[in-house]
Amino acid sequence: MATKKEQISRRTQEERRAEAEEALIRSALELISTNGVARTSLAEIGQRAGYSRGLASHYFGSKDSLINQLISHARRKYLQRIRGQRAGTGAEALVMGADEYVKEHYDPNPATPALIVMWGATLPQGANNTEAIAQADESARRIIRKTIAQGQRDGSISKDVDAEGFSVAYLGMLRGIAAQALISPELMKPRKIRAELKRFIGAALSGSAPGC
Amino acid sequence: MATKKEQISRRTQEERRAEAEEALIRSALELISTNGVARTSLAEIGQRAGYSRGLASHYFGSKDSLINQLISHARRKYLQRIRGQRAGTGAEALVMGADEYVKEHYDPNPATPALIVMWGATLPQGANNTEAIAQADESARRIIRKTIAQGQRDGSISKDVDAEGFSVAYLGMLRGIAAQALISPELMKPRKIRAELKRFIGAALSGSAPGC
Amino acid sequence: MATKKEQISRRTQEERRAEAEEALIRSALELISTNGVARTSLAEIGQRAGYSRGLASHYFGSKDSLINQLISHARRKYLQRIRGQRAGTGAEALVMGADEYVKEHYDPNPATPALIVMWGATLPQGANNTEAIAQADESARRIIRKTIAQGQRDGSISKDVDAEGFSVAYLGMLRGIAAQALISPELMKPRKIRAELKRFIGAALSGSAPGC
Amino acid sequence: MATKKEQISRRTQEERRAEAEEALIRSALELISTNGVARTSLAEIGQRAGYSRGLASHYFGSKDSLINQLISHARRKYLQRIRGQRAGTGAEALVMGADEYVKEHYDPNPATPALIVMWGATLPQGANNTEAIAQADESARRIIRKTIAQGQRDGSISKDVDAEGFSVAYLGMLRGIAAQALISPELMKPRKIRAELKRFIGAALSGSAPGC
DNA sequence: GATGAATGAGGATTCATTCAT
DNA sequence: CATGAATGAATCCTCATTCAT
Repeated sequence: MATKKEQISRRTQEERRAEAEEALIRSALELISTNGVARTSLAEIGQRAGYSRGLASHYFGSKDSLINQLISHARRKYLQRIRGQRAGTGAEALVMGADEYVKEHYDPNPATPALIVMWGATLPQGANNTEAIAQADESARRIIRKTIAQGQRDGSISKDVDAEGFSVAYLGMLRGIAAQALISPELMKPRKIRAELKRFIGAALSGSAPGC
Repeated sequence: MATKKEQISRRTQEERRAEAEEALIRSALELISTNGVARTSLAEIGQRAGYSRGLASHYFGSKDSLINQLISHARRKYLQRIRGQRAGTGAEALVMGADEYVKEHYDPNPATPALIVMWGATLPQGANNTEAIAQADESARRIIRKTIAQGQRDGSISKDVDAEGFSVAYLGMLRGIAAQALISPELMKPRKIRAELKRFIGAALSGSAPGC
Repeated sequence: MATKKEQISRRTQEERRAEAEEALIRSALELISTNGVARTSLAEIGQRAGYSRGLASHYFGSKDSLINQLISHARRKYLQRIRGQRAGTGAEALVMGADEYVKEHYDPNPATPALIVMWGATLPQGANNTEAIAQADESARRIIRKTIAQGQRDGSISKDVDAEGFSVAYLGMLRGIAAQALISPELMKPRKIRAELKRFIGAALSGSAPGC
Repeated sequence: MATKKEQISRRTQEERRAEAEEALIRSALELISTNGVARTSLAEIGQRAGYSRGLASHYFGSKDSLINQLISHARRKYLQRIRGQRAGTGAEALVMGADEYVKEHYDPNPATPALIVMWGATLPQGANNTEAIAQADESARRIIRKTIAQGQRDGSISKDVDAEGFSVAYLGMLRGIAAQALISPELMKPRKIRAELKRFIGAALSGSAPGC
């Protein structure tokens, strides 16, 4: 049985560690979103976080491992957010979800652009973190497919919609819009994009158009 | 004025140069699509092309400059292809264009994935080749906007469509689908995706859905 | 003056310390014999022993100091063994000693190979632990010289043998055989080697050959 | 067909390269023999050779590869020397060979001690260059075995000698003596050692002692 | 006493770039 | 024109060591 002192001390050590880890992750996300994965050095991450050059290596073992953790971290945060939102019909969920997604990219939160940047860095076949990103993508598509099934049950989504194909197109669209927002922020007018995006998705969900 | 002999000789030199340059570009695209921009070295490009380690440097001056030329090169090829296709109504052009785009990503041609990879590497704000990619994107969006205008004139596209927002969503979707195809090729079923994509875009172009 | 209770407690502390130290030494010897001195980290030693990363540092002060202690430890163990064996004539002692030495290198005991490994790491002039190894070597040679003197007194060893030269050759042979057993264990056939080694040393001790 | 100019130029380039490579190898051997493998950095090798920090990496690809080349280099040089000496009976060859070997370790040539140092660094099971050293050792033992067979044919070596066991003992002895010379140069008196070594080997080769 | 958090030096490796041939 | 020799900056990674708890 640990004495109180030991408990406190251990607690504090753990806290210190958690604090440092959080600072490192935050710093990594910021640097990655501005400089990219390849140009972000572990040393820089440590120093921007207010620690030493070696700490990020020491904690995460390797740069690859750090990136993987950042991806998981971002996915976890994303799922948390999603869960809070679930409301209304399937169609509403998808339309509003897209809207929220785009809206976020005008936030000061560095996690969102950083995820897109890591996603972009993972495109080459031989990339190191393909696995983690592939899982994150598939997990997102799975949620989309489920929401479509739900919408088709509640009547808000047309039976013409193919869940599998749609999930790829929908996810692709969100990522692709976010990417353009990173590349040419000055050209991306949030209002117009968000309005058109909602119309776009709404139309696609309500059935094979030419028929009506 | 050069003598005929000199002209011939010069011509042959120019041809050789063009040949070598093409080989280098091809080799660069292949390497980039498998290894990514950061992990592709100029020396490797030269050697894979069957030339010396120094040639890529010699011709392109710097790595940044090479990447920029690759982007321009890809854009030029893309425009050539587009121009050949333009036929039918505006709506048809957009639907078929998307279909073609996706189809290409199942080709053995390395230029297509390489462009996506370079695009992915350019997402961070401080990336080197943002300018070239931004121009390529904007140029693509301009074509999309024009096609929408045409379609709205010829009646194949609803007036509800906002050309500016649509161009971002549409281009984003194509890029995002291509990216997913790079990340998880085994999950991307071309038939389903292409069919749903056509439906998706068709629906979006034919008007604000809920109304009908 | 400590109370009885304190004494017991202190005793237990001391025992614990000794236990931990032994575990650390054992773990260090194992790691060194497989990974070498340079690639064995203090943290790994602690963790393999079932303790913390910092304990080896804490107990031994520095890596150099640990290595020195390991060398002394091995030497002490070796001397203990030697003392138990001393029996028969000087010649017998040397022949049997060599045989025992070689035999040990087929044991599962990690201390024997670890000593050879540390010895190998100490060969460069500027090595850290030259002093400790040099003392161990010289101490071994001293014993050999004494045994020769004894053998020359008891008549089992020829007067032609030069104790100083012989001690170097004999010790070198043992170390060199052990080293080969580490490098190519599959090629070292213990029976042949031990038989020939006994013959070899026996012949050398019994006098300047060509004369007889 | 190359022009004369090209030939000259290419020649000179090759010469430059060979010169640099030789300087690097020389510098590496010197540094390794004084500081050991682990403490010799590629940067230091390059700079001591009068070149840049990066050159050794650039040429040899990796430290492991450099060490392997140094071992091969040393083995090649050794074989050259051996071939020049072969003369006399088998027994003479072995006695004189040992003498030469020991004598060399009092030379200013850094290759000899460096090989012993690399050999020592290779003793741990998981060492990187075990393969190269194992081959060098086995190649040396093969020569020894052949010489014994020759000596047994020409009558200079007793039939009692077991070639396999002897080759291990003999090579071990040479390496072990050389190692002691590195560890305690001040204690190694060349004359005594060489004289005793010759007697030692001579006795061992002339037959199982006690019989005579 | 024991743990493990944090540091920072040291070194291997990669590679764009420059330059002599 | 083309080659490849040589440079040196950049960065990952390992680890002994120090120190707070």
